[in-house]
Amino acid sequence: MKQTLIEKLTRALHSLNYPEVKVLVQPPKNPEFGDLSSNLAMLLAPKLKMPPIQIATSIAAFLRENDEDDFIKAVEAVPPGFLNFTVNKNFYTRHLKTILKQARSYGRSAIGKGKKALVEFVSANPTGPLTVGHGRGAILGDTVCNMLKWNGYSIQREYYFNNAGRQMRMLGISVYERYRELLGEKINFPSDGYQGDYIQEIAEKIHAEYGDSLRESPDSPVFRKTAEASIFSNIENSLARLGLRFDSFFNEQQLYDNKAIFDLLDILRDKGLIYEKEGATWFRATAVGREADKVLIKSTGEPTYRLPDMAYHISKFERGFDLIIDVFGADHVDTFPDILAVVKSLGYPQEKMKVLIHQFVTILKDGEQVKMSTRKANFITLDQLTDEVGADVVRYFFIMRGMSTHLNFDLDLARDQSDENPVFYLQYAHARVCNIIKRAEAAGLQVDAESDLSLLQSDIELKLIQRLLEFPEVILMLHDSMEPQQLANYLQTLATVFHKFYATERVITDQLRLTAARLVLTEATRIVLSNGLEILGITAPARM
RNA sequence: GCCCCGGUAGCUCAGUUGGAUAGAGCAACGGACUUCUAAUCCGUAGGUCACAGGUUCGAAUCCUGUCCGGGGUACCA
Repeated sequence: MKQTLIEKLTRALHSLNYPEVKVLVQPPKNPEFGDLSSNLAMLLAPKLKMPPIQIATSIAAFLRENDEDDFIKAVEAVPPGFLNFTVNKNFYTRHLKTILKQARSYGRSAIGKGKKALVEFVSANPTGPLTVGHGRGAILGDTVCNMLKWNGYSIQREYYFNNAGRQMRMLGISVYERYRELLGEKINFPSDGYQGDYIQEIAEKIHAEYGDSLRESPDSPVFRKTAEASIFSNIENSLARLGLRFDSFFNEQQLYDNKAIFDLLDILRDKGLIYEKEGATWFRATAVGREADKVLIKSTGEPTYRLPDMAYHISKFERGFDLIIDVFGADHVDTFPDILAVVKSLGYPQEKMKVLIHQFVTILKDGEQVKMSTRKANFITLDQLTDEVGADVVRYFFIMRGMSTHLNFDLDLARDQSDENPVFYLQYAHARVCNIIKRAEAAGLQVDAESDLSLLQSDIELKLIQRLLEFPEVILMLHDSMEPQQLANYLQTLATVFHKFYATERVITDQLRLTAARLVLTEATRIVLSNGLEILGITAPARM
């Protein structure tokens, strides 16, 4: 609908010999101003050196005379220079049919057709259960994948992790100490060891299997390996409960094995971006616009996380993706500019890479903020959250806020007020819709796309249709913004309009033709709600 | 110190990329079930869009500065 008008306006500009500008069309907030509105006369004014109202008037006149398909019912030029359009009602009803025809694919765009996207998210090392912080990244990443899929992309979901290095050594030691404790020995638990109960459980498992045979073997790989396997399966399970499944797990180790990190060092050295200082190997980040140089290899000979991280991102480019997306939390904001700098200086098309950063989740429990740390284990796990409020609510809460705002998650509120929860509002709208259709079918009425839709004339009906027709535009918008919460907001307003429609008009009446038309409208609503919920990864119940 | 994110109704947050009279939900108050599901709907009340300048036809939105909150600034990840 919007697109139709944009095309018309563009043609008008051309015919009137006006310069090209970005034509923007929006539904005005105030219904008095019609269905759609454009500000382009005001954008043209400085270029043409003419008063905007005069330009608007001539565009309006042109459109009145050149509207072959009778799309525009009325067009007005209003000071200071807005163009307000009223769209012919039969245009709405005509398009309602296409929703039924396209059904489950209604809303899809082809903008990413034939393109491959790699989305990296979660990427938590297997040192403990996923926290709510990981959860936000997980749901955000997964939803972004769905959004891209609806825009035609083929998607690869990737989880990057490191099961070597200091963190994992500490994990092994922590398990070993708990194991010795089980053997009745006095232990000196490391101050920076992992203190969660899950360490205890892993130690018990090892004790059950190995008895006391590992008493004097602090370096036995059993501790670390058992912990890693146990924690990783726990992580995968937490993710699966929320409907997440990854296509690939990329282990940092392979960048050592295939020498990728050393190759990268050579290339950077050739470019003069590497130097040695105080026994360490440094990246000359200041030469590519960064504030400070960074250590890539410590004086101990061990690489920092930065080096494999860089090599990893180069592998993403080498694997031939058209779009590369990283999702991570605000605590990692400082890592990606270095990566971008490297990617850029090696000549890779950095514009293919997008970084989505989400701010922290703060959990309020019993009115108090829970400060979270994996090591100290005073966190709320993602599993606990899922237990308390369910997968749908978890998913919805994590994407209903913009990723750049700090998310306040009041546990007690989420639990106590679950009846007032916005996700139920959405799902309830869907269930209502389904129930109406079920009722109709029970009465022998089928949804028929060829019904006389011109009978849909009331304000609320037209408003509902208008909303439904916006859905494809929303999908496209998501492609540009990558903000899932825009979809959540759209679905909320759609649900509101439907609930209002439900409260004002009856669908099933003894007027057969009107009933048929309203059934089409109802079915179209079901389609859009169901498609939208699918993108959000939330179930669309037929009854509640 | 420097960098990133935020500051909008009592609370949690939207605000379609600069548009016309700033919007929801919760909390408060008052209405609507003999109806296709009241997990809903209708109404009342609630605002110096942190503050001060600037840009222009027009600013919550853009630029500068200040204040407040969070994060980062490691030879941790």
